[in-house]
Amino acid sequence: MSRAGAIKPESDHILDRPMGDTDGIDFEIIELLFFAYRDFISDPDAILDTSGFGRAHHRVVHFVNREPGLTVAALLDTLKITKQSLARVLKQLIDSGYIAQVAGPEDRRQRRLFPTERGRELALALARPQSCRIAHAMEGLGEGGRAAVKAFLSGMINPATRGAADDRDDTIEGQHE
Amino acid sequence: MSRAGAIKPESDHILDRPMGDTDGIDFEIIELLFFAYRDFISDPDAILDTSGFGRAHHRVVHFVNREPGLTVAALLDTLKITKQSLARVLKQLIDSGYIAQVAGPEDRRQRRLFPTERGRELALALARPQSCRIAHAMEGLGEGGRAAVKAFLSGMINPATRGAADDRDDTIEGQHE
DNA sequence: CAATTTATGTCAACATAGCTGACATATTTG
DNA sequence: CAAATATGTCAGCTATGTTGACATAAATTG
Repeated sequence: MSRAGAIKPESDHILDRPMGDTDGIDFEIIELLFFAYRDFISDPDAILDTSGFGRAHHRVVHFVNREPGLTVAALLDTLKITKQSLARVLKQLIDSGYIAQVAGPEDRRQRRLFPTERGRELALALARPQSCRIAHAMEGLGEGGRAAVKAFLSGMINPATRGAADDRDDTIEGQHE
Repeated sequence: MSRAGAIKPESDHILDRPMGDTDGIDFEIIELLFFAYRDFISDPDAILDTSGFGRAHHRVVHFVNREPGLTVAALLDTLKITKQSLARVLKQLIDSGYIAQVAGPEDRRQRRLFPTERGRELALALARPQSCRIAHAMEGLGEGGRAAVKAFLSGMINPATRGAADDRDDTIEGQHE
């Protein structure tokens, strides 16, 4: 392949050999991650297109369902976006009856977020195809293999963030940037 | 505004129990993937912020370096975006001297894309921190574990797409749609 | 050869989802 | 009461995706 010649680069330094395992870089896994995540996301995307929502809504609905009663601040910290970005999608989800706000029991400035039944259903509907895809990808693997996958994914996460997926308490707060 | 009800949900069906392994859905891995990918992307993002480029540029530079001489059509197919989206970032990369175009040797309508030395350097600089992160995440794992991770990621990818990461020849062309 | 298809480029308009900055309001705290 | 905090909101900007329409050059086909 690659008869780069024929017409020829004349004035510029053109490289025609693929970037391989030159510097001991694992391009294979880099690409696998890219494609895996893209397809992983595509399942819920297809559903969301129907409902008029987007990925941003998906994340919000997901985490609110995973941790009902979380505060706006905690959600912002998990998603690592600004309150203005969150406001847009959150408002739509509340107006459409997927998420409800309740003033905090101790601190009434807080708006604790809860899923409605509708919101729960949406979160489940979005998670289902992803779960299927994961189950399929795990099919061949034994116990050790599955543990390896989890260990790998955990190891990919920044230490500060990792708490959110590992612990399921509300030990989320240190992060700033 | 909106004293939604100091402590209690009163009028609406509010769920306050976390969405758990209800329907046999593996929420843990779903979230691990979310966080892992976000942090995985954040390394190159930080570098790109400096250069004035974005993720879109990253992908283009990556694949052009991985497969020098690919056509615009092949790149579009790999990235699964429209030519108009690609045009924007590709133009910038060409104008800045990261990528060069060469008319196809057989079919002169084609613009085959090659990295310049500068483009190669950028691609490597972006891949390096990602590779380090992967190496770190793999640390504890043995040969079997690493194989499991690759198998898992491969299994997550849609069949049609999978060729791009598995094969490394230029068998990319059949994909249509 | 003329007509069509193909590979690519480009203009214009639009949507989503991030961002910053500034300011408002309610509530808790010192 | 004054200050800090949790949240909401207005306005505008950026990056990156989309569609639709049209232009051009080269290959293919009748």
